[in-house]
Amino acid sequence: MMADKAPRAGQTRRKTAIQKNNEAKILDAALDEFSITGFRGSTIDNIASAAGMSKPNLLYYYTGKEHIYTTLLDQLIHLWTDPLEEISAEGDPIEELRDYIHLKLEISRTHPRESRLLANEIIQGAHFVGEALAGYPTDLLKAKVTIIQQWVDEGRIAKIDPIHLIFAIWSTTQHYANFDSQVRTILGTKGDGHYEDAFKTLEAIFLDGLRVK
Amino acid sequence: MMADKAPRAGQTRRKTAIQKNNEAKILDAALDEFSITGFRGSTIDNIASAAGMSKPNLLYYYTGKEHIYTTLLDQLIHLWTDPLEEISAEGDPIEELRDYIHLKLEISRTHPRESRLLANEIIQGAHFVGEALAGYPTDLLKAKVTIIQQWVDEGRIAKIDPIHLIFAIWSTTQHYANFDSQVRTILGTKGDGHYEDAFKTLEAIFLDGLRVK
Amino acid sequence: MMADKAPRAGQTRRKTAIQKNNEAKILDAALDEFSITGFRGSTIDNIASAAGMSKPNLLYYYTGKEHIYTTLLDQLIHLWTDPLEEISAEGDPIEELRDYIHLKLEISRTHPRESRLLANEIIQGAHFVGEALAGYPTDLLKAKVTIIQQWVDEGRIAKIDPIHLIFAIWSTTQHYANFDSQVRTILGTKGDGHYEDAFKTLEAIFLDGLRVK
Amino acid sequence: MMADKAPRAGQTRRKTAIQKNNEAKILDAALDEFSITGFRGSTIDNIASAAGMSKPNLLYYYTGKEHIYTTLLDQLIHLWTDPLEEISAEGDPIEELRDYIHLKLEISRTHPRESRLLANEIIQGAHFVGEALAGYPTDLLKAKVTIIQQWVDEGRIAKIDPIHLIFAIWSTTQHYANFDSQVRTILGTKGDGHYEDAFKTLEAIFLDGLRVK
DNA sequence: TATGAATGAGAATTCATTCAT
DNA sequence: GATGAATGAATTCTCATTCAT
Repeated sequence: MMADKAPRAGQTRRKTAIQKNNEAKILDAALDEFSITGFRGSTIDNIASAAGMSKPNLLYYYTGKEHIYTTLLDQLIHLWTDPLEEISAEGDPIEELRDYIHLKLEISRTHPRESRLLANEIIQGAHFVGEALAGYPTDLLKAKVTIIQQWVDEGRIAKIDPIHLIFAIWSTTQHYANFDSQVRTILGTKGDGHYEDAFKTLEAIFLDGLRVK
Repeated sequence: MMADKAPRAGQTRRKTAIQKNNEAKILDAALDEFSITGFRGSTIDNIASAAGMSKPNLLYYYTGKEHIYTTLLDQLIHLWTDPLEEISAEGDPIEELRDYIHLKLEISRTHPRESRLLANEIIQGAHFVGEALAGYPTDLLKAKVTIIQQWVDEGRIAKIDPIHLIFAIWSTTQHYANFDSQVRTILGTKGDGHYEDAFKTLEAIFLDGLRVK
Repeated sequence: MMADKAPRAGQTRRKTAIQKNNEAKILDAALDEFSITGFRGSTIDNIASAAGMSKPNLLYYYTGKEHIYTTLLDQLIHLWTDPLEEISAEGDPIEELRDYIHLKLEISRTHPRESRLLANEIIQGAHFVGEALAGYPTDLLKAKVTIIQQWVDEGRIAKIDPIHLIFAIWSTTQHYANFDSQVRTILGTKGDGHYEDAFKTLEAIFLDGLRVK
Repeated sequence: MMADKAPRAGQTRRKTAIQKNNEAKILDAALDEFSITGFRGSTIDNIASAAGMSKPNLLYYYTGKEHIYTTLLDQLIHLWTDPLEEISAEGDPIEELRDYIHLKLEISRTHPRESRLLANEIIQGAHFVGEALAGYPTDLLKAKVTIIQQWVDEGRIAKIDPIHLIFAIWSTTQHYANFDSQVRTILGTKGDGHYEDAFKTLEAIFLDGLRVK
């Protein structure tokens, strides 16, 4: 009668190959589902069958719907923070910001589902992601805002509010992932070739603006 | 001699005061609900009680959840098209675009719920809004793209791709409505005073860019 | 503050022309509905709109769904008893029975909805029609059974069980009304021309049987 | 690796004993219910509790009310076609038809619920049974009509219209199942002893008619 | 590990009926 | 007489989760 606790994802016990594989399949299927239909609109049934396993088996790995969801959100944060970390006070401000825009756009191109998942979560009030964003990400953001503000103060970039600049970069780059369906409808495109045009335009706008000198 | 069918909102029959009032209350409550939890995550129960009436009474005015939702979406489109219509080929390009940014940002400030509703809908694949966006809005967008392209060709604004410029304006301005909860958390603000800072920064970026000349 | 009781159909107060007309329209619409979908499957809504009036107005004339239904059933019984009454002990047995078959078949042809209504009611256990059939109709049936038994005893018709003969006549003649949809599908017919063939065959069978003498 | 979809009755996957048992219990309870109250008048609630299981568990086996109903109808058709198949061109016409009457009456005695279910369905317009009756049963009926017509043409049975003869056999034999409640009220009987009297009378009528030679 | 079986708590919608005018 | 408005009580079906094996 040994207590035979389930290996619940996230626990420290060493995982077998099957466990790792199944957890990955579940997260992948869940990302598909959650990123499109949101938390409330998604069903464990769909996720389980998309992951190719039974519902009880899925619940053997994750305690419930919320567990899967928050696991995804946790794994997501670094997609948000990684590009931000790249902004260096030592570099050339314009180069740094251009690179940041490019990195963010690349994330949108390569990880659209994650971006949509987060967008869904935040639009709906950020009930689950709240604490995950509270610690390090917030500190990181503050640090980078300070750097940008420094650049502004030193006259190395135009006089803008750093946080609103960051909002602008976030929104413009994530737009291509979040509103993918609309973008594709308007552009009539299928692949991701439009990301190059997008970057050229964003680069032009952010660096030099619309006004002709 | 008329049959006693429910007055089903949207029908041509003249509406009584009670009808108008109740339909308005329902739509308002539904906007609250849908804009936060999305279509699937919202319940008629919540909407009805928020509107201060019983569920069956709500269904006396609208045939079902979808009816309320699509009614809201239909009434929404003009918030999206109205500012676009203002862009005039005759005006000064820079003025026109600055005004457009300002108008869009004002819409976000005054109608955040509507913006979020649409964002939710589009992120989730635009299943209901599809046809509503198909006709006039698409034609309107094409017309404005043509105008902007003309400005580019005439060298009156920088060489950018008009459609990606419009995407950038949409995303940056709607960001303040769609991701309101995140914006407020980061800014630590309650009212809508931050919209002014937002506009200044967006104006600076879009018109002159970050690079110092 | 005079008690202004509704004129509830069936009450003795003299009826106005409007009352009579509306009650007739209601019963006609209800017969359409009940005879096809049965009591439980029918809705007051459908009946009201088929009768061209509002639901509350319909309920002004009849206290409820059951009231309409039982009113119809009550008015129906005579379609069942009238032909039976025609069977006369004085007549020629064969003539009497042929006439009865013919009369019953005519009722099916001219009143198919009523026949179906009753069939529905009896198949479903005759919960409402029970008492209506208890008194006079039962006595009448017994009387006619006695007459037929007399004919059998006198050797004027073949040795059959009168009640089963009557069942046979009922079932064969009502079949054309009750299972109208199936009959028409099989015969591929639209009008009521097939009733003549039906009568010829029934006459042949009931009077002389299949065996060739 | 298989998804955990419900075993939905009718699918090809091999069934467990529990499945078979539960599906049988459901169908039996549903037959009780549907045969008396018809499709619209029956509730899943009643069927589930009569089958001794919860509503969701019932819906684990059948996708919905209609699924149960059509499953019953499908399983029913053979009760209708089997006796018809027995009619053989090679046999003695009178014997064949007497046997057919007897078989049909036996079906009514042993399967009254099935007969009533079909009657209910056809009276109400045969919305679900339509296609089930379209193929083989129709062809079978035509074949038998041809055989009977041949007998008529050869002078081996009386000159009757075969299809109306079949209608007469159907209606008289099914009457005892369909209108069971009325039959029992009139006869004041409980068991099924009256089926013997019924057969004697039907045999007498169909074979030799009422007229005394 | 994995799945078949089961269920309580919802959620959308329908419907007979009542109320107020 | 007639109708607009309102609702409680079903009724069908969904879904996260649990149980047993």
